[in-house]
Amino acid sequence: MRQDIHTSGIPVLCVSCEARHRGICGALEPIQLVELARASTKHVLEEGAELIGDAEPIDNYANILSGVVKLTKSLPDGRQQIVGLQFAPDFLGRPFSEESAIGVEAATPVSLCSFPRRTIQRLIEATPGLERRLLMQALRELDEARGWMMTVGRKTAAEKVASFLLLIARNIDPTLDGEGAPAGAFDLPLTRADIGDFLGLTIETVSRQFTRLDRDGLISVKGRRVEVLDMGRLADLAGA
Amino acid sequence: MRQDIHTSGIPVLCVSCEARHRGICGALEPIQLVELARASTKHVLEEGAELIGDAEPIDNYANILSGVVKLTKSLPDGRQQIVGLQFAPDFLGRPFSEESAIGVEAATPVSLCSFPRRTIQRLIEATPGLERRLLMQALRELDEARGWMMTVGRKTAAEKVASFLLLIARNIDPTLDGEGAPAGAFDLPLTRADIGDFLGLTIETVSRQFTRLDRDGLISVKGRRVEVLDMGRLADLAGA
DNA sequence: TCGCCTCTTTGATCCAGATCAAACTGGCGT
DNA sequence: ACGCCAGTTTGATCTGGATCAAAGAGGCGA
Repeated sequence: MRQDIHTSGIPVLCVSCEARHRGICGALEPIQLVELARASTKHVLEEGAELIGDAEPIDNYANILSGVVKLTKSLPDGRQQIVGLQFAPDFLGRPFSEESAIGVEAATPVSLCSFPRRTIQRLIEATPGLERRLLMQALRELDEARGWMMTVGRKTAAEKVASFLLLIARNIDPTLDGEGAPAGAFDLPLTRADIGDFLGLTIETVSRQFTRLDRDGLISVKGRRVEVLDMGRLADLAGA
Repeated sequence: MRQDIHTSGIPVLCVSCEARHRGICGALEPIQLVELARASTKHVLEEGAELIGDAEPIDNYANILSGVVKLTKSLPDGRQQIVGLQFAPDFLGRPFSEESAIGVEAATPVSLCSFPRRTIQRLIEATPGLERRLLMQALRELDEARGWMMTVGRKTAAEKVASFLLLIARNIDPTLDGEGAPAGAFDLPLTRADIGDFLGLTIETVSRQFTRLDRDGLISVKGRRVEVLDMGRLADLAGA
């Protein structure tokens, strides 16, 4: 319980945490960071672990430290749609309201920094900047959700898969975006089934599209391993 | 310019305005309401009018007083997806950030209460409750967007159209939701083309599904006019 | 090392919804 | 009243992706 010793007032737990920069903790003063850190615990979840069941009440919120979390919706007959993916340092959990019938599940091993709802609620009341951060994240997620609505509703299977690869590539290595298109390799954080559930496609169609992208030289695929060989053409295929 | 005379301190402009209850203005004190009302103007837009072009900067925000506004995304080749519908008394415009390449267009005649960005920005700084309202609306829109992702990605054409009818029916007459299922009639605020763009279907498929729902006795359709005859079966068809 | 189990790929066939093509309807301007 | 035009309906046909089926490909516990 001594994680609040100083590195110029910042808890050890937090010194190298991304949430302090791009995440919601960036809105907190060192003293508040200490308060939050004191109430926080680090968890590691294995792939497939369910964080929040459909419509369950939640008493813990968390920041993602690493890994990928999928947000899902299901129909009674088992059809499923992934309605969002969250990466570090996203904030998990929905302030001021019951969960909205969304399932939250670790897509890969995930490590979390979690804290009781009460603590965050209190900090929010005391820190306008924190609410601002939450609003910004909500707006960003809204943009993303709408972007995916377009992808799911109007793009072809090939365009969908290209768009998905772009999403992952950019989240794994944000520098990939530049003009030089240096190409990069990474492991897909999702199974073919998950990718299908994200894009509104079947496993088989996803697999076939990967094969085609590989054959056409845009990427190289081997199971989960993907190397982007031609970022430009891939982005092109994905559509604007 | 005398709209700020009192009805117990509330501007005339606002006395019967829904935004004062369910909208963002509910977070304002009478004195702030006066400030905002003084800077506000009422507009009426005809069907099809574009409020904000794709990625244009915006200097005005607004509350919807009546009518339906559609949010769209387009691909360079003309494919379009409606990524959201807004009804009174929703707040229009994106605080703290450039518009996100979304088109905003009046789907029906729309009346707006609009005010300069500057005024709202100032009120937000002064009123924590206002930012809270914005966050709540963003979270609600996020839920809706995710709900539609599921619909667009995983439901059949019949389920999609039923879901859409339910959305409209509930927004036109919120009491419809009850158990008694009293059935109600309304005019669709969208053309078949718009409905298709919302659901990820073609005009023809939308039309055929309407015909089928009519033939099966769930609704009665005549052009834009729809009467829901069996709310229960319709909700059932729409899926959970 | 083997056998099992999950994930993935590939092939053959099918079908929901797209596309192509007309005809129908209702409003609105002249 | 008429003609035009945007929106809608209906029919015939086509096809992208689903479904059905089966064979790889790792990984991992015994």
